[in-house]
Amino acid sequence: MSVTQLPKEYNPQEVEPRWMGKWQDSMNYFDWDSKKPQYIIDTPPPYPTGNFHIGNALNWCYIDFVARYKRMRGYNVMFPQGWDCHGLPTEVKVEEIHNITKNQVPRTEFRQMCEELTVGNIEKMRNTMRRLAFSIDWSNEYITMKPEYYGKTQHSFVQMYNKDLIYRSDHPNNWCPRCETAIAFAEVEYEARQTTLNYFHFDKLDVATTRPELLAACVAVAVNPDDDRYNEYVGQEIEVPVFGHKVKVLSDSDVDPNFGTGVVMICTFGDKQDVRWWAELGLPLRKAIDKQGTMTSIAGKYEGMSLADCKEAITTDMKYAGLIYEQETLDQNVGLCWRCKTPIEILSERQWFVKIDADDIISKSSEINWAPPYMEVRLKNWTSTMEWDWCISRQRIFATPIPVWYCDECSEVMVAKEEWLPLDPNASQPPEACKCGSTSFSPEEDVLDTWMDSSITALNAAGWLSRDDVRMPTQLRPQGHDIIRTWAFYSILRSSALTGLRPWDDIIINGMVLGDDGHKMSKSLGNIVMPEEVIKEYGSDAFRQWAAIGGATGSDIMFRWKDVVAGNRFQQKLWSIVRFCMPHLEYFQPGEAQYRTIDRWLLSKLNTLIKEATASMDAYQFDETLKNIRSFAWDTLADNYIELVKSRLYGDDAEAKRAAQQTLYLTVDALAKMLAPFIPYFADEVFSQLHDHSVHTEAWPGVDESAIDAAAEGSGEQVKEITAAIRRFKSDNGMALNAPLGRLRIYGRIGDVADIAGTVNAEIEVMAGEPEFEYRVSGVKPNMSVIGPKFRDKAGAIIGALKSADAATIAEQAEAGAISIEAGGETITLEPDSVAFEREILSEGHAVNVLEVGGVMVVVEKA
RNA sequence: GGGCCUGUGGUCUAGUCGGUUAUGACAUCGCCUUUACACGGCGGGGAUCCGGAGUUCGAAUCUCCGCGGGCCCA
Repeated sequence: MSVTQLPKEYNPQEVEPRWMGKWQDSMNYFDWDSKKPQYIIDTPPPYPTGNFHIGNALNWCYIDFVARYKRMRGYNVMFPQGWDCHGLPTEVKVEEIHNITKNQVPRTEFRQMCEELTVGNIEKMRNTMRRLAFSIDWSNEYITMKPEYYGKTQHSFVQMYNKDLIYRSDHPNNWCPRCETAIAFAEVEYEARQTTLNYFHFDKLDVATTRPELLAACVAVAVNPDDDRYNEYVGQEIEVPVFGHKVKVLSDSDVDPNFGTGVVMICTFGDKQDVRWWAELGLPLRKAIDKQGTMTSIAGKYEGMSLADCKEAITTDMKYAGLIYEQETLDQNVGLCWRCKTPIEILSERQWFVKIDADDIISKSSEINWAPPYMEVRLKNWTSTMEWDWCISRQRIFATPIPVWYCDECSEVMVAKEEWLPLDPNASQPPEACKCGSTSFSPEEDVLDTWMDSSITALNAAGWLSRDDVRMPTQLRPQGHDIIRTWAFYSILRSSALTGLRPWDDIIINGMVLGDDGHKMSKSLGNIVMPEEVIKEYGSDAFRQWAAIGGATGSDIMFRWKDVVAGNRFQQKLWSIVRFCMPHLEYFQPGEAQYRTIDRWLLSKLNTLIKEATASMDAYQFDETLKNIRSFAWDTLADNYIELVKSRLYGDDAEAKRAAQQTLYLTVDALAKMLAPFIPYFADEVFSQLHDHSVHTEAWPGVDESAIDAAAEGSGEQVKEITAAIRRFKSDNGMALNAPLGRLRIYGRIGDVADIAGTVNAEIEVMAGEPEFEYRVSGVKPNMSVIGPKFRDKAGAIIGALKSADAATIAEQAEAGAISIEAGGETITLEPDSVAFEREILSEGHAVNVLEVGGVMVVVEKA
């Protein structure tokens, strides 16, 4: 290997762009014809906002750690990138940019504007992803707004329709009156607000309601069956105040007799409970509000008012008429549209729905390996509390068209045949006539919920509809815990419905990124940090170290600049190590070597590290893995091993030198490989000092079991400890660490002292027998893990007895084989291993210092 | 109101299928420019492990009750 003097400082701003320019996209391509085991990742398709934020970055770092690791482990990896394009935010943005509303331009033209904005945003985000060194397979990119993708969404619609899993029906549904569209439960946000509870006279009864504006939609009142106050009224008809229509008094155990007056008015629809009663009790439907949120004709004089205006007007009128007799403030959680924060209403309109089979979803989920495992509970809870089917129609434009027409003559529904897809029913007519013979059709103008696109990403990556050999299930779904109830839920549902299979073998969940102050990042708190800022300051490898080490997989983690700084320092430290090693490795060729104690010690620890790192990577424990690698490199290698072999590297013994060289070579080589998934730029920069090819084409290091040797580690540890004790001694005595010492005598079993001598700059004599000073036992330390289980409830008394006994006496008894003490009124016999002893060393007063290290006595004579 | 997670030196964190001396980082203090690194090395101080009760010979760890934080939901 060639050796030129390496720069003293590692400069990521120079190194990272250089390697980014060298790497080829083809290094990351999935090979459909490979014999290697497949590893397909169902990457999240982000919404193309143009900003790849730090939460995305955490998610993608995890994916990249896995993708790079699995490639090194011999898998044929697909790390595709998708873009979830459709959605309201883009529509809103386009309206803003062009200063129009979507209904002012033709559908196709509006869609065109949305596509143009999206293309630009995607390109911005791709750049950030490349700079962060994500090893994405760009040959498998997908863009949901393109016909080749939304065509698949339409196929999935038609297939599920043909399997009776999709239907169209009138059903109460969440509705945003501002956006004028249906929304699913997953799109409802809740916010604590205050409202007024109005008590009013309702014929012979008194009712309390927060929504007097829905009085026109009242279809019944209900009481609790066990509420004696109202038993006599159940079954009677009473008259609705103001509007005059008659409704029945019903009883249902869901009525809380302690809330309000204990009488509830049921409207169509004030809340989800109304929907339940309406369905269970077969009540009529009265629509008091329309799609724009204005009052309908049944509201009489209030017709045409907005909900808010109506509420105010009717409250005033009812007070004036003496109907409302009391008001109180009530805390309430209001359902809001996730997009515009308008309170949602429940309207019954004709919509498209996907059937939910909760048992099937839970059963498929149980086949999946969840990391961390407790996250599966969230899916189960959500799934088992679903009450309505999934509403998939939306009243928007920029989304996948529903491939359906309606016959103008007989109103028959014409669902597209698969061979006609992709299509937009607004732009084309069906190629066949209706059953009734008519060829005149009206298009379905509603479009599909965007989750219909993104819930088939696993199928898409696996080649569904585009290849004969569909590679389902895929191996991994990485995603945040905030979208378990949506993306994970819908994906499992759809994969099962369309293929009967689970979508993935494993799912790995990442937490949310919090700001430096521990709060969720938000504009109003001003704690947002963009990945680009961090890269500019410290480079992307340091950023990736934060992602790996910031917290356990699945837990929310704070973004902390100091973690990035620590990552940067680690790179600098390791760079210094490499800078030290390289001149010593000039002309070195790996081969046979006569290892010394400390070499075997390091190689044993290195192979243990490889073993542990492999296990923790397999368990997606990135923090654990990187922490172990860092502490090995910094503490074990740099602060101990390198200090111990310097004298050999600079010395004349060629064989001894060669052993150190080989040890360093193997260690640096393995470290570069293990760091490759985490800090790909740095790893290649280091690896290129030793080899002429990229570390990213290398295999993950294997464990050399023969090198893992407890005895070697024990004696190496002894050498390390003795050296550390001598250095501590020098430090305590104000001596420079390489200051010469006089003579060192070591008493005890120890082999190899040359490295110690070289490191501490002293001559060492290994002495036989006991040193010429005495030591005595000064204390007894009970060994709880022996005494506890054996003596159970007597353990406390035994400990007390041991502590008050004379230590020297106990030691004598231990020496003789059995310890006998009085405890709790009886004589107890203890094995010698039940105690440990503290010892005090007595010197004869010579000018010697005594260090005791792991059973070995080191006697230092001051120079 | 429910579910899941969580509370450990000043700050962040490991340890959580019980075993008495609680891990590491940052910060802090002292010493050291010793042929890779002062973005470094060596050493020190600093935590009754949120509070209370219980189980146990023994609890940061298990149970219950509080209090606080986060996420998801009704």
